[in-house]
Order: sequence, then C-alpha cells, then structure tokens
Amino acid sequence: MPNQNCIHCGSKSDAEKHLTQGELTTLGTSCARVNFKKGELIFREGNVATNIVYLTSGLVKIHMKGPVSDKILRLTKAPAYLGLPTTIGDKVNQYSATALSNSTACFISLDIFRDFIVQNSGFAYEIILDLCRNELTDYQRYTNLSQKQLPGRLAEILMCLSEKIFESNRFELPLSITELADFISSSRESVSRQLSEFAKSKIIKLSGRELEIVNTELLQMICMKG
DNA sequence: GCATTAACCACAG
DNA sequence: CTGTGGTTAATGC
Repeated sequence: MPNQNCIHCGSKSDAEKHLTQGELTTLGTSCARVNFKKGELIFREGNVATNIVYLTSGLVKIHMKGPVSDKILRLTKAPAYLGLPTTIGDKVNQYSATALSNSTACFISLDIFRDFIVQNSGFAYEIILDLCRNELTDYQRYTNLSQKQLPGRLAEILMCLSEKIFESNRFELPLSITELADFISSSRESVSRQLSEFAKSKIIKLSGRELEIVNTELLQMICMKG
C-alpha cells in the first residue's frame, strides 16, 4: 500500500493540526487507512497494541469482556481516537472496538505517535485534552448509570443517541437489544420490556430498528428522575 | 405482609 | 437475536 498523504488530509485530528509539514510527512509513511463494514472488529481485547487508531468516519462501540457478558463502555462517533488509553497505557488491548456502521480508520504506528508527543507540545496538549474530556464524560456516565433504575438508564442512552450521536429525534438503532443491555448493565429481557413500555406509553415509536422519540420532554424527565 | 423492580430461566419465533 | 410468561430475590412502604 502506498503511503498516505497526511499533509492534505481533510480529516486531521485537532492534535494533528499542530504537526509541522515534516511531521505530517513522517505520519504519512506510517499511517494506513482501513475500511470496516458494520459489525467488523477494529481491534480486539487481548491482542498486542501496536497502532494508534483514529476513526475518520463511522460509529464504533468500545467494549470489554466482563465476568458474565460483554460490557459496552462507550460509543464513539468519528472523528475520534479509538484507543489511546489501551494503546499507550498497556502493551495489550484492554478492550475491543467494533464498527456499528461502515467505518474508516487510520492506523498509526505507536512509535511515531510517541515521538510527536515528545517533540510537539501543541500536539501533546491536544491529546491530553482529548483524554481528559473523555474521562470526565465517562465519570459522568458511570455515576449516572449506577444510580438510576432501568427506565432512567434506558432513557439516558436513548437521549444520548438522539442528541449526541444522531442529532435527530429519529434514527436507526445502532445497537441490538442485547447490546443496549450490555451498555446499561441490564438484562436483554428487561430492556426489551422497557422499550415496549416506552412504546406503549407513546414516548417512543419503534418499528424494526427505526426509533423515533415522540415525547422528548417525558423521556428527559424519566432520564433525570432515574 | 404487600407491592415494586428487575434478574434468571425456558421456550418460541 | 427478540419477545413473553413464569418465577424469585431484594427492597421499600
């Protein structure tokens, strides 16, 4: 595969915008762009981490194996880095990333990436910023999810999908019922029932995977009350 | 006690 | 994988 031309790439991360022409050229020699189909694994928990992965298009779930079942940690929408903590923080991936839609990701050699952090403070700062923001939203989600009952937890995820991911009241559910359960730490049966409940009380409309939030105010209420 | 919540199991599409 | 019904354990009036 020929080297990527990162200099003129339109999907640079905020950090990469700080790179010099020379650094971008270096980046090009060690960056490979790969397409993934919906459902394909981008990197696997337990494998050796040798690349930084930057998602340029698509939606991805970050998940790890629990003692009982899979646990979805986070949904990540492009553009975003997928595994900075697991790639830099350990030699082996602590979690997996799976494409929820057709996606494109750049694989960047860890050595090069580390050099940029050491050499370029603007680049390093953006990376730290990214990590900090993610950590904050994760803290928020986990405190929220751990203190709400099922309706509140499900409502929160639906609101999040609607507001943050799709920016619409109407969207196709990117997660199966089982995955929703893995996300909000519940059982698939409970999620299934709760979704029907929401539909029955006209808060949402669900046909197949198509979901429409009809009564946003009420869903918001349920979300906040827990 | 009684009601509520939600997990677990089993079975059927 | 999803939906449903029955059962059960924990928790809160």
